[in-house]
Amino acid sequence: MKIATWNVNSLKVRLPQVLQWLADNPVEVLCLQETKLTDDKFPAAEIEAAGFHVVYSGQKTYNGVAIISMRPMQDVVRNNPHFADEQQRLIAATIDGIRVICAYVPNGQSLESDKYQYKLRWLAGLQTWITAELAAHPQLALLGDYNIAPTDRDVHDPATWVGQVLVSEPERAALQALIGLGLSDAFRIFEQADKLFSWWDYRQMAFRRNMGMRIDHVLLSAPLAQRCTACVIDKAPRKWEQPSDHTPVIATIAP
DNA sequence: ATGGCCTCGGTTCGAGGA
Repeated sequence: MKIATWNVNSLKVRLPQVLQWLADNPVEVLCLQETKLTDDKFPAAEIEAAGFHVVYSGQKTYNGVAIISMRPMQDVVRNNPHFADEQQRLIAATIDGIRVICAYVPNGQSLESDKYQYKLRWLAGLQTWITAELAAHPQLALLGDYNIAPTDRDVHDPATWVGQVLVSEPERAALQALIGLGLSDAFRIFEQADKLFSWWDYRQMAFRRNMGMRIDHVLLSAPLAQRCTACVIDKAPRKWEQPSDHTPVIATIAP
């Protein structure tokens, strides 16, 4: 099976691209972030008409997550039971025995910002929840926009990012703590070329110049990591008209 | 030196993103 994650930066704008991408890319599961839609405005009928199941948790203007699945979903949980949060950034479902958790980690804005402290608290809460989820579900995949570049190899020009969010030591430590629970960064299971990224700023012709970051990740528990045969970033949608600034990451899991 | 783009909500700009 293939499972994927994509920060679509407004599902209202990007729904046609999501449906096109699903038609081009037969994945069993697609996790979306930054849907930016309240649940009453979520285009569930359009997604279901394309033959998928979908669950979602949204709010006005910001954030919002969803899981699109070819197979039915069970035990859907919205938000982190261990972290009270007004913002809609987490949704989980069990699909064919695999616990799939879709996450939109806060950006943090800047190291001096209250939003950065919120990001670190949010990640600590996620750590608590994932610890419990792993105990209950040995087959677990945590996919999403982490807003963290794990190492300088995941940054186009590390020198320009020193002292900024996405690369700071506490954030990277929080990501490593998650990995320390027994998860693997699916992308790094395999040999990869240098300068492969999942996000490029809209400005400065960043995509054309490949000034990007790898901040969207698929983390797999050990039983899934052992069965993972590939993890790729699909740059194609970033070249489409009116693209999201992020592009999908896809992991392949053998039966 | 600064900001450069995109989306949203709601007005003709500011907030937030990364």
